[in-house]
Amino acid sequence: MRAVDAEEKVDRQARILEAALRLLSLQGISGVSMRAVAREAGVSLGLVNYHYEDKTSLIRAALHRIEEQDIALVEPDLTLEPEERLRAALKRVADPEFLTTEYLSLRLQLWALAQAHEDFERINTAAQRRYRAGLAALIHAARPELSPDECGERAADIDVIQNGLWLTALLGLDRDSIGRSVRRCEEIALAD
Amino acid sequence: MRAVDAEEKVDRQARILEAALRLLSLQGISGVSMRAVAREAGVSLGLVNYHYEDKTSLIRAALHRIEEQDIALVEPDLTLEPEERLRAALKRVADPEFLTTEYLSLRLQLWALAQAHEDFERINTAAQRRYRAGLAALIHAARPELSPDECGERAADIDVIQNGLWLTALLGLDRDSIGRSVRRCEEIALAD
DNA sequence: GAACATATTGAACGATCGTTCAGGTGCTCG
DNA sequence: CGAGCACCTGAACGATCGTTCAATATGTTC
Repeated sequence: MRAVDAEEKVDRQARILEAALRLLSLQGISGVSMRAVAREAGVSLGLVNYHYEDKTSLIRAALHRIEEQDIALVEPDLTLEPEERLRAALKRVADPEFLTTEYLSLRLQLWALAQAHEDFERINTAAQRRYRAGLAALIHAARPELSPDECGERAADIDVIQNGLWLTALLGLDRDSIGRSVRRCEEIALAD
Repeated sequence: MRAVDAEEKVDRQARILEAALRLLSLQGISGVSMRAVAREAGVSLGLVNYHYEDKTSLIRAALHRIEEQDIALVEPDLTLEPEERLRAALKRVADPEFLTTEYLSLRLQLWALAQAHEDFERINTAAQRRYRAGLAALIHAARPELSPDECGERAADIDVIQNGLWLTALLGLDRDSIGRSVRRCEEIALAD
């Protein structure tokens, strides 16, 4: 029992962050109050303010966590050949593991927050830039003959479709059109 | 002066709704309090609750207003031939008149609200369904030889790209990739 | 002009919000 | 042992929230 107890108790800061993410995903920003986060994490109200200076820095930490998940999507899988590596990354966005309501809803809330709060917008813009750069790098590795500009263009076009794909998946799942969109991304990326 | 005064005074209900939309677009749902709406509309707090039973019904009215703008995008322009009518509708989404930050941000807030509130989700789903049906009808008129199912598929694929296009435009304007995306939508819609 | 419905105001209510703070627990180190 | 430190608690504060309501203004009807 000691092990379980310890496991449940350690790293309350992480549990607070996860509680904030859970609430943000399920109820939107209106559902994220310091008290609600404390309740969801099973800690006292004071502890939330102890680990996070104020509410803004708690939200900021949550947004950085979402950013990490985003960037992981274009992390190169070095066990594969460049072309397969790119295909794998493009398929990953439609992977059920990533296409969960919780993750998509989090992204949406992040975007909505970025509109209202300049500080959050910077975080979002930086994340998007890193994502596109990762995608362009994958394309360049698979099609070395393409100019960096051309790779950037293709990455931007794919980004548009993927954003739409995520949004569509969230608003009303349509498996078939998601599959077709993934295939369209592959065509754009790998065209000769 | 009487005319101006009258113009400014009449239909305070409409001015309240517009104030709510403006705040929702600029500051997100956290910025929409009954008091803030009253201040923005230049009326008293009590009047907001007089015209809208409670906050939820005010937000609901705002969402219905956004829905109207959406549907207008696929309203057939009967002065044009079917194919041009479809092209015009597809170009309309990238029209600067619609691609304003205010309108796009409103859509985003609508989507975010739909995630958190079942009531708002229904409004959003209905709007999306109407939009896709309108798009499919435009495609069918331009390509009568296509089956209704095929038209629906194409409309769904275009919807994915347009959602991504709107989102991308909002997060960081990239005129070139928007232009390419519009062209891609035309190709999908009009392929033989 | 009296009666009436409609429109409009701002004060007031209890609830909840973010933040602060004095205090309490458990641990380490000299 | 006790001083020091990091972690944690819940009460309390003032601000703001959504909602209600009595009072007033405005316009229409008989």
